[in-house]
Amino acid sequence: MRWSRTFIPTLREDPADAVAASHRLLVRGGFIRQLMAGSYSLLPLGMRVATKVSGIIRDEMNAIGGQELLAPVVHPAELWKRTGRWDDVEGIMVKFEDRRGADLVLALTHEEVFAQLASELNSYRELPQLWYHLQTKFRDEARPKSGLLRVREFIMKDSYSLDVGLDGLDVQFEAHRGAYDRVFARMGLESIQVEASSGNMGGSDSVEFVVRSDAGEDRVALCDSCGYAANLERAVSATDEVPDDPWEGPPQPFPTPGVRTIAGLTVMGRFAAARRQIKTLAYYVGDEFTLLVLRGDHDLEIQKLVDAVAGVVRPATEGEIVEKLGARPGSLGAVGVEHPVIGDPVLRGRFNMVTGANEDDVHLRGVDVERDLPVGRWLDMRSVREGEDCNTCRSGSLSLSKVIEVGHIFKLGRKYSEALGATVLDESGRPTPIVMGSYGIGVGRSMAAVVEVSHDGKGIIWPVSVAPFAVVITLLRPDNPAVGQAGERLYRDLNNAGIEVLLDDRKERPGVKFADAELVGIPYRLTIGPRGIESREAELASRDGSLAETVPLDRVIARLAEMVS
RNA sequence: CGGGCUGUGGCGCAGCUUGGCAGCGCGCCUGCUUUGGGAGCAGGAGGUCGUCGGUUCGAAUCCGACCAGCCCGACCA
Repeated sequence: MRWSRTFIPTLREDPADAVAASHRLLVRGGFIRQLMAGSYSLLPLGMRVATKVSGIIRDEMNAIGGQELLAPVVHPAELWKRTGRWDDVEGIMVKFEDRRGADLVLALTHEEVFAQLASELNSYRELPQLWYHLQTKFRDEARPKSGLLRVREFIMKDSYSLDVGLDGLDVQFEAHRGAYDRVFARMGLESIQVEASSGNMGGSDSVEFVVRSDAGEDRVALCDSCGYAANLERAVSATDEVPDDPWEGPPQPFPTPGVRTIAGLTVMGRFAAARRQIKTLAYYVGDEFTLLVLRGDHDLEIQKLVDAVAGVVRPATEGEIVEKLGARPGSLGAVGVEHPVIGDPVLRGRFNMVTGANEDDVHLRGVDVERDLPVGRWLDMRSVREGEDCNTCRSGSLSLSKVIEVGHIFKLGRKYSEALGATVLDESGRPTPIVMGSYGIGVGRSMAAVVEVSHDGKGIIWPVSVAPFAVVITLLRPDNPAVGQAGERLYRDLNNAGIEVLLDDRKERPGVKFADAELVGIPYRLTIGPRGIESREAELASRDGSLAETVPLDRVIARLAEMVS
């Protein structure tokens, strides 16, 4: 394509509202434009990159037996009511009516539709199947941010595996694991697989594919020794032993005027160190007022709780706490309460601990966890901290990283097929619900992740695999006949050789062209100007700085062909 | 959803405190000169000042409501 005829609205200055590097550079480089919060148009360059990403995904999906189709983005509410998600995902689902008053929704994802399609299968002999599409999703996120990293409308590749049994699911799950590894590697991303929460998708195993970046919103724990990797929503660490001092007799109240925090209590003395305190949090789990007890220096990882209990989880308000316990937050404890208590297992066996007395300005010491707290359920629900020992290998320590989630694979099981009647007859002639898996890759988010990990002060540095063009020909004096003719000939020959090329034929000064080429991030730049044309040479430079050489014009095509392949 | 901030030409911003002709830089158009790292000179086009209402002789400016966007947090199939 010719730059002069292509819509590439680059900006000299950074857009005011962009913070993340990918957001800033994709807007400034003329790849995307915002329409409203969390929704972007892909301009020609952005579309070319998205097409490259989609192409890699299709390639690898087809390689594991995927069949591409396309399911609608507007669904009847009925479908979502049948699986229960009409109510479960209240809030981020856009609902509306058609002219007859029928309830419709915009698809957040497509488990329902694919399960519905799968109900046409009749026999185990037709399985396994692997279906996928690249389709728009709309999620009315409360807070879209960071350009393409967190949007409301986006294109996702989602695939759905259909099997007779769990063994088949395992095979397809592992096939996806490999395909995803290859997809991200081909895009130039170093992806890491981490154990993840399945959220309200339902199902058992789930693995996230993440890329390290400070622009990311998820946090993961990584072991420096054995390779253990997990999202903080699920991560576990080895517990450090805390020796308790002996204590005889029942818990003893003591005055703590004005103390409202764990840290505030520690000044009372060694016996009240944070590790010797019991942190008591008041939550509603479903309709039940519930106390959560953790070690004083630990934090609640709420997703672990959400994953382990039924119903909605929310913190109790101060008013509810005072009504139920008779004290305000800061003096709460679970000793002798009649409410349900969930305890973090690190507290098991601990004694002579300090906790609130459910009376303002009073705490208890000498608390023996298993003797004094009516813990009805032990549940790991604490958040892993930087530097804690790995629970898997016991020799490494965990570090925490911020990451961008670019892919997620789930073993769904039979939830959707049962709800929607997607059954086949098994070998013995009995109907059995199809076992499903679902697997997603965000196209735009992957693009943004590439930019996050591959840019410099001048702009984006695309890998050839997803670059909008492999080469840009920068004509320094397009009006100079020798330069113009040489440029046109190279442009034609590169196109004929199947190398994607952008010809910068604009009547701009050299500085503008160089700066734009670097901003847009095309991997190779071929510079043709009056200086080199006399000796029939062009300059070839790579955007990443690894190459800068002079090439005779008649060698250019061959040289680029070997670079780009 | 809670807290903070911002809406003025395509982009970045000033003007608002103290009401009185709507400005600056970049970009854009025309001409001349220039041309290997974001050119110079001259001329020019382009704005319901987010929306609605109020106060006032007069509102970008003061008051109110609403809308939109950004940031922090909560949330995130």
